[in-house]
Amino acid sequence: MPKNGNSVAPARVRFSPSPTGLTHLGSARTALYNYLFARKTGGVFLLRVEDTDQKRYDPAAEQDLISSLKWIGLSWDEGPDVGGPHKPYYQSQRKEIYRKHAEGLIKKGKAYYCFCSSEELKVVREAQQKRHEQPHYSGKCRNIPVEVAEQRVQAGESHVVRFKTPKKGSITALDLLRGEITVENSKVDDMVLLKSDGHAVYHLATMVDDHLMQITHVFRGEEWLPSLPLHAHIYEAFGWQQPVWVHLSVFLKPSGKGKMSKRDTAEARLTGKSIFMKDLADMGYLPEGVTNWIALMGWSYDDHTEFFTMKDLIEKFELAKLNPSPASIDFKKLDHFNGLHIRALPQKELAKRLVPYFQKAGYHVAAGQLAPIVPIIQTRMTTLDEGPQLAGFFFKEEVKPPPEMLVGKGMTAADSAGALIKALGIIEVLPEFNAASAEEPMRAVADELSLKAGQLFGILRNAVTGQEVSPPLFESMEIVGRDTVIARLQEAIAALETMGEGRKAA
RNA sequence: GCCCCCAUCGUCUAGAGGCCCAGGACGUGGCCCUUUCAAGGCUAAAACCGGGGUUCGAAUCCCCGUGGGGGCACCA
Repeated sequence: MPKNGNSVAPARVRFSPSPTGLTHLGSARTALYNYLFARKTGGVFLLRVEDTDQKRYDPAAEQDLISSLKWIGLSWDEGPDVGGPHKPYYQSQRKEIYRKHAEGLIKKGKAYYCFCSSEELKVVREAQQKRHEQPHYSGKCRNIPVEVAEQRVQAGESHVVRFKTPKKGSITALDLLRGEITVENSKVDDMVLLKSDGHAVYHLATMVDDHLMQITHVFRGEEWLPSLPLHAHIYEAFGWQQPVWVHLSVFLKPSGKGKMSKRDTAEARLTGKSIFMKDLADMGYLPEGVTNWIALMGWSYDDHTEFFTMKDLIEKFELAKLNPSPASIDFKKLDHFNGLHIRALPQKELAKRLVPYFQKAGYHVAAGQLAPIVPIIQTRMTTLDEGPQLAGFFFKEEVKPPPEMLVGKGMTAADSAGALIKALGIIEVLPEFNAASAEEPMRAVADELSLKAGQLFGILRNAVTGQEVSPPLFESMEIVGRDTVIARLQEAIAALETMGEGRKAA
């Protein structure tokens, strides 16, 4: 058994999800680690679709899976869409392979036909639960002579194939993060390998595929840890060498108590957070930010850097720094990483990525129009959908702030209108109009009127942008352009004047 | 009920017997910068689950307890 988890030998790893729902954080992280390890070692990363449960398989989920993995920047060398030497990569199309392997096990006396019905099994299970026993197969069909069993199968009797777990002794399996895990064989159940519909169950299909596809390292969720002993037995029964097992801890909900439930997930979505990749993309998170974030939930790199691009991750990733303890999801940290990656984006690229979010908000702009505003909003966003909130006013015909908003702090409407008139007069005659040329004269206006710069600038900001919070005033005015600034100031003055005299701002 | 796993600031984590009266990051408070909001800089508070061992010495090793998580299907 290979013991060195950090072997530099090229690894063959796989991500093999069962497409039954939207791709979430946990799956994405498992896929990511697989990918990183493959790229790090110069090995192969393959994608395999575990669709042996016909009832739960959902083609839409498979679409979501592919797009989610691609979104975070993963690519695979073998898989359903790209083919490869071990195709097919859909388990449903590998039915025959599993059947043959199951029969091989029967011939070796390591598996057997079982004719117990689901109803029968259910009754037994319930009785066991009542007696506070761990539910397990009774063993009723375990010792039916093979010839007899085969006759019944030939006769068309409904059956499954079960693994024949040794009843005595114990088995020790090795998990890379936890070391040896030893379990009494009496605790390992005779699990079904082949269902009555002829499809293999995970325990058979995955072991067979991983072996056939020469998988060297298996990264999977911790929920598989309890069946690791079974899997070790199956490998032994076949006489195969086991891969290096790496069980990744689960993600807990933000409180740290328990894993995300359906209700938690729904609640998170309401507040602009989600564990689904698709939602995160819609909400304006960058794939780079999400990737950086999930990479660090269960893995660390100890030189105190936390900002990683995919390239960095491939370079730095190592098995030895994987952490077996469960981590709770912290969306605040996602915001932090997302902000970091937004700021790290080249301006042209950021403009391009902002386009869909502006369009979704109703501003039909192209990247070229966004280019000049990117520099003044780049440090002000944590998600891309904040772009339009912050800079939508650049593309509005009219901003129409409510008149109360135009009254300066501690000033009357008349004072405010007066200040605006004065400012307007200067703006109209400035030889050049840009951020640098407008600021000093405006400060002078404030001085002259014995106002604080902030008082005047506040009124100007509200008049020009229609927002209390905006990118820097003078840069914004420059981009908006002198004509529009003048028009908006005139509208503001008119609005203030109709407000009447002497009314103070609230 | 049975089996398995995990356990350092609120959260993510560093720490593989002395380098630790425990370091970093997020978040939180304060200060600086500042026309708003951010970003940035500085700074503060904040943790080794409990009890027994082992050892000259334990956050680090062992045992027990407690807490948390996972599993116990003809689902994966």
